Amino acid sequence: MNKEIASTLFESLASGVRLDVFRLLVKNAPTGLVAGEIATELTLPPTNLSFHLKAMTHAGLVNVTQEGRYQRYRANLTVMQSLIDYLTAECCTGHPELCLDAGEASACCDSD
Amino acid sequence: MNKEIASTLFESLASGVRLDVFRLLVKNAPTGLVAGEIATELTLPPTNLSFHLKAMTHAGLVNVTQEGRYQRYRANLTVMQSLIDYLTAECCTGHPELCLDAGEASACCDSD
DNA sequence: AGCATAATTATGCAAATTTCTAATGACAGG
DNA sequence: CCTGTCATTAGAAATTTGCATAATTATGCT
Repeated sequence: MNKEIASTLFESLASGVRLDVFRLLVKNAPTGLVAGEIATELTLPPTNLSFHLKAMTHAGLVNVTQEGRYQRYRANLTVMQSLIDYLTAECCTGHPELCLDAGEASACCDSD
Repeated sequence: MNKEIASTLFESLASGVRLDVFRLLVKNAPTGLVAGEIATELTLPPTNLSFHLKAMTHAGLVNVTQEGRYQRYRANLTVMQSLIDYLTAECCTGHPELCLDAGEASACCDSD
């Protein structure tokens, strides 16, 4: 995890639509959902959803696998965990005493 | 922390400039920096920096206090910690076994 | 009061993002 | 092989964001 990747992930999560998609996929982990199910659940035009799913896939926030003519999307929880670790490290850099209960932040040393 | 606030915070962190500002303020916590120092350090036009600082302040990512004619900005580490907790909770909602070592995620129950 | 400095606000414009409509590609089933 | 469904892609329109110039507010100092 570095600044550029983190920035890309933040961009992915900055949109209300994409945050909704991600949360929905987390809720449906580890099975995931096919694109049509996501569109139905969030009442989004398929073309619009595709646009956002593409961005999220590119960012690594979700994974996609083909199932016949369906595309199944799953939240990438590993990447999310890396982002959390990065944030924790950034938040504590040189100031572990300032963070509330982030005592387990083992990655507090390698910033940037 | 809820979805709207989280989304606003992600927007704040999605810009490379704003992420730089935040990281610089974390590095200089808890003293903080006055606007001019930030502008010098990141070689940003003051008017441009003001634009971003305003957004970050509005999002609650940084705090500002007046010192004479200077404005001192500080990273709001409490908010950042809340965001980390929110992410951890979202990431684990109903699926604690899926997250790597987020065992301390005490806020795993109150989503949205 | 008058002037210099720090910072923000206002305005206009370029660039990026998001959304919509239409069209295309991919697959399953009769 | 033809048709219907799922999903993406292409391109244009609308919206939002970011930045530069200029003007304004606020403060300190003499």
